[in-house]
Amino acid sequence: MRGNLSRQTAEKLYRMIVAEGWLEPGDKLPNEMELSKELGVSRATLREAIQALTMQGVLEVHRGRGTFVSRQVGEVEDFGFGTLDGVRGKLRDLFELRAMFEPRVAALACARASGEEMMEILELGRQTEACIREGRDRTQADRDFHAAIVRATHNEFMMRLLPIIGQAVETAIVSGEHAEKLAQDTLRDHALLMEFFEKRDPAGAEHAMAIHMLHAMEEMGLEK
Amino acid sequence: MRGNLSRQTAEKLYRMIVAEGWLEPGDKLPNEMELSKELGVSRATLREAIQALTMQGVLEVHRGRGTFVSRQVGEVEDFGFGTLDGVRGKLRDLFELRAMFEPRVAALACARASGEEMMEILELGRQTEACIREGRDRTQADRDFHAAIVRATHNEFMMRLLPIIGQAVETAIVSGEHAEKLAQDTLRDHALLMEFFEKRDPAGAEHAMAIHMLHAMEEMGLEK
DNA sequence: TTGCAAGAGTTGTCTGACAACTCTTAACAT
DNA sequence: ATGTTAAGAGTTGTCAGACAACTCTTGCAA
Repeated sequence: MRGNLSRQTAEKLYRMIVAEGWLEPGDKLPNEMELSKELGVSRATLREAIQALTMQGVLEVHRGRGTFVSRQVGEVEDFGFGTLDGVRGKLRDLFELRAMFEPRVAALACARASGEEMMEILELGRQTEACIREGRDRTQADRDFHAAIVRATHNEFMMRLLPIIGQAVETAIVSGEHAEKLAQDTLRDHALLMEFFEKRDPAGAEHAMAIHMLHAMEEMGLEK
Repeated sequence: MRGNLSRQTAEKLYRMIVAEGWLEPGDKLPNEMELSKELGVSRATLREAIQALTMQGVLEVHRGRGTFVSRQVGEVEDFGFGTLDGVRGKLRDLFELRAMFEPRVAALACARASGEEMMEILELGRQTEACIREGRDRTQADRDFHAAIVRATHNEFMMRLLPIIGQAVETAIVSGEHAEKLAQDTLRDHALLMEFFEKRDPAGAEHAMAIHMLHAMEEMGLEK
């Protein structure tokens, strides 16, 4: 099994709640003593798992009263249709946001980048491609690539916002195994993107980035 | 003080790291024994705080090695909570963000809003118009209007962006002499927007909102 | 030089205890 | 009869100490 015991416990609890209909939204969980015995972990470990689920909005803890399944859980299920996750619902939201910003950001960057910045963008793009070809981990290179593009917009808020979205997407992706399929599309998309950047064609860059986003969403089974 | 001790500890740690320059991104924290003594809490409480910050992307924990400040801390800053200050000078950046955001949001909302949500949007739009006509302060009404639209996208992360966007709106409206002409444009733009919302025409709503954004930026002397 | 083992440093988990909070219920005063 | 208070049960919050598991370095031996 992967990860901490508290991590595993959180996932187990999550499955019990949302996948199987063990508890309905609004229901109260057994108290921590009983639940920890039932799950075969210590109370401390269970508490860490509960905290994680609380931060994900799955559970609500009220001191002196108990721990409850959040009413929001049901709503998340409606969207993503699915058994596997609230993660999928969140993933769709994230990509939707990303698909909104990245193409326009690419266009702006293409129009505003200084000579130096453009060179950096192209260089980082090449590095990312190299990583994919050689089968190395492209996470860092890809992040740097997108960060360089965002930086070239000279827009402070974009620079703050997009890394956050990117990071969230990343953690979501790591929890699945879509990375393999994505790599091939990414290679093609990047080539397209680089072409328009080299030509300094904002409209082209915008469309190329939009295609990149659509490919990513398609591969992950997310619908527009 | 508010909240759990672990909550407080998390916030205290957060402030020490991002606000004051106690540690740089990538630095290693003292081990849990020392740190818990230094902060005056038990190790269990400290661990809950650390876990919370880990899930926010502020810290990274590596078993057997230690706990480190994430390299992305600087970027994560103002997202979840935390007030956005020094906004005034960055009006262009904010509106640029908004100009990307709002039109697509309008389109999504138009396509996804439930009957109830659509009624709320239209009602709030009418209220805003009324405010303008009667010369009353329309800040709150306008904010509610846009908030209702964002809510109708059913996208959690868009809603999280709302407070940031809201500040831009507020600053823009408060900033004085533009208010007069802006009000007239807003009246026309809203009418256009409402027309397409009533028809449930996403493309129309998107363009109408885009026009609204362009007018606002133009009136405020912001260049694209 | 290379490989391996021991050790120090660190986070992960367990156990048991008590404090603090919430809600119910029963006793009490009016 | 009614409103108020106090006690008690149920629950989460915090603490302390111990040991397990993992990571990296250092020194020794082949």
